[in-house]
Amino acid sequence: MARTARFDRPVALQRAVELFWSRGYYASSMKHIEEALDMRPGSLYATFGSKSGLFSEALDAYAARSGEDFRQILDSAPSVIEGLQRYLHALAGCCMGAAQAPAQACMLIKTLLEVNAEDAALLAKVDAMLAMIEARLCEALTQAKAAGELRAEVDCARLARLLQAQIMGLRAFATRDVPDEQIAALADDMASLLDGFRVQPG
Amino acid sequence: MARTARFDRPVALQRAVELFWSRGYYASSMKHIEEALDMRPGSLYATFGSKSGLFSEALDAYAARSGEDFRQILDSAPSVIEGLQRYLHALAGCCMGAAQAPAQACMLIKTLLEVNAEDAALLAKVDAMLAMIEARLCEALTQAKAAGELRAEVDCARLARLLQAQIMGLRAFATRDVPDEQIAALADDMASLLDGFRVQPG
DNA sequence: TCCTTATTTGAGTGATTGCTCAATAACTAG
DNA sequence: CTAGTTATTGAGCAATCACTCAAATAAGGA
Repeated sequence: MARTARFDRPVALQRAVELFWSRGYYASSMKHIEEALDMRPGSLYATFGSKSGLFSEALDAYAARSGEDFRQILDSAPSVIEGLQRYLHALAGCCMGAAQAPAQACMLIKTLLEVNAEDAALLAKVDAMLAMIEARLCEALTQAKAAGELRAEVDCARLARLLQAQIMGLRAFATRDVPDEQIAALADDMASLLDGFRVQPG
Repeated sequence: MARTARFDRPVALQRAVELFWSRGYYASSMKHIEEALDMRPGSLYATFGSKSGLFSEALDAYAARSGEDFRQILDSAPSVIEGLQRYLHALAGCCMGAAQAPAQACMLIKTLLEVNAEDAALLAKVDAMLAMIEARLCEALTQAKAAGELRAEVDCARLARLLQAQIMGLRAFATRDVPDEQIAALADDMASLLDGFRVQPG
């Protein structure tokens, strides 16, 4: 009936994620975006509406990907707590050496710290996503507790927030110019912190 | 002999800190800066050279202030470890409710996550400052160990990095739209983590 | 009071910002 | 092959970006 689109939406969004994740929101100009997605302004605006619209969709794509990774690591671990510990190590692995990821820090955190109140919609979106992650962590911990991995007096919601702060801290720290071993050791230490809440001490 | 400057340099820098800390580097335009410092472009460029030059000096001012706060809390505490714990609580206090500070997250971390490689000089400066803070934490912990507060097998340099990551995580988490009690509880949990390295268990 | 010298001013620089839209190109149904 | 429909293009929009500089201004010494 009509001309077919030249670009593939998921691919374009993946490229947008890479660009925004590495350069941040404000420092990514439409010229950068045109080049990264290989699309001209007309197509870009017809497809995504605006720069912030594209960024919003990129956030969705990022969150979907990250959520899958998280679930996969957790599902393939022998226990929930060990799964969470492996996740910390996996994050450290991504932050190290031959940086395959566009940036060390989580794209959500970068956005949370960068974007200011003028772009309230983006901030609200990031906030909701982080709340979702916190909820998922809490759910995993509750499951661990039900399985007898965690001590009875542990406050799962509170521990979930401590855990999320660990993740934020790990990835922010990894942004520094620091040897790989130190990042690995840091992830190790954070994973060990979880042991303190386990039923079996040591 | 000649006309005297109308503005006070430290005051101007303090205002620059507030602006950059709240809006970040890229989203602070020269127009914002003119208004915040009540200076016109000519004076600004004659005094600070460039936007990045001003930002660099603002970083210095911020670091000096933060360093003083840290030292003061540590010096007035009955022990080093308790001083560090009080510092965590103090940070949480700054991040809560009637936000007196321009932002929750540390200005150094915001800069580290925001600025990209094109402004390498700024990144290098932030990195050096964070390394300095890490060294100061390590020094404090070493002192604590010498005073018999920490167990003999504790690796102070490593614990310093864990502690710095805690601070980063706490302040990044506090940037979320979250109840004050949760931030206070998070700081509490992080302070308690330090107890695990003490000589006296519990 | 006048001159010297440093500071402040603000209009204006070219480049870049996010974004628009008429013209063009590519696809399919008939 | 043609007509109809949708996607792509890229020149160009007003606004803003970081920044410059000649002219106006203000202070102290003579």
